[in-house]
Amino acid sequence: MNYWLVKSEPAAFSWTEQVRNDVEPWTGVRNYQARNNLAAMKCGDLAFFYHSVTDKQIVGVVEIVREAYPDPTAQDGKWVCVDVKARGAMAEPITLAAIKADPDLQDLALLRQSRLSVVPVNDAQWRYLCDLGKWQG
DNA sequence: GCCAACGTTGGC
DNA sequence: GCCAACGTTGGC
Repeated sequence: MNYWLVKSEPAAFSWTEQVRNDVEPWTGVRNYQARNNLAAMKCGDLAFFYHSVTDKQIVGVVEIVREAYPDPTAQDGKWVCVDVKARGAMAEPITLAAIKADPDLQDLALLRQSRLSVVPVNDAQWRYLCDLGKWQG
């Protein structure tokens, strides 16, 4: 099982909407590296849900419930999306500031490739962040 | 509003 | 194939 982190601007699509809709197609990715990450996702993989721009914190966890298929919002068929299901909110959201200040998190892809909207998270990082956010899996 | 860090486009 | 110009993302 693999772990990921996906980003969304709350103004475009927020965690509140994810919870309300429960299962949601993760569309709109138009970057090849991010697309490759989407394509590598398997059913049962988990991903942190990060609010970019205005909120700048990890607010919840989603589960991949449908693997990569053509993104219906792309006309040319070159892009893919996955379906994700809400698995619960962080009891304590993890702010970007806290991540940046933590020596153990300096290798997070979120920091190293700040513009990439779908990034992998390794096992150790996943456990560490779940602990920080007091997420009850 | 600005800027850094990319990614993409197009001229050569 | 190189590189300058341009566009976008996302933090500050």
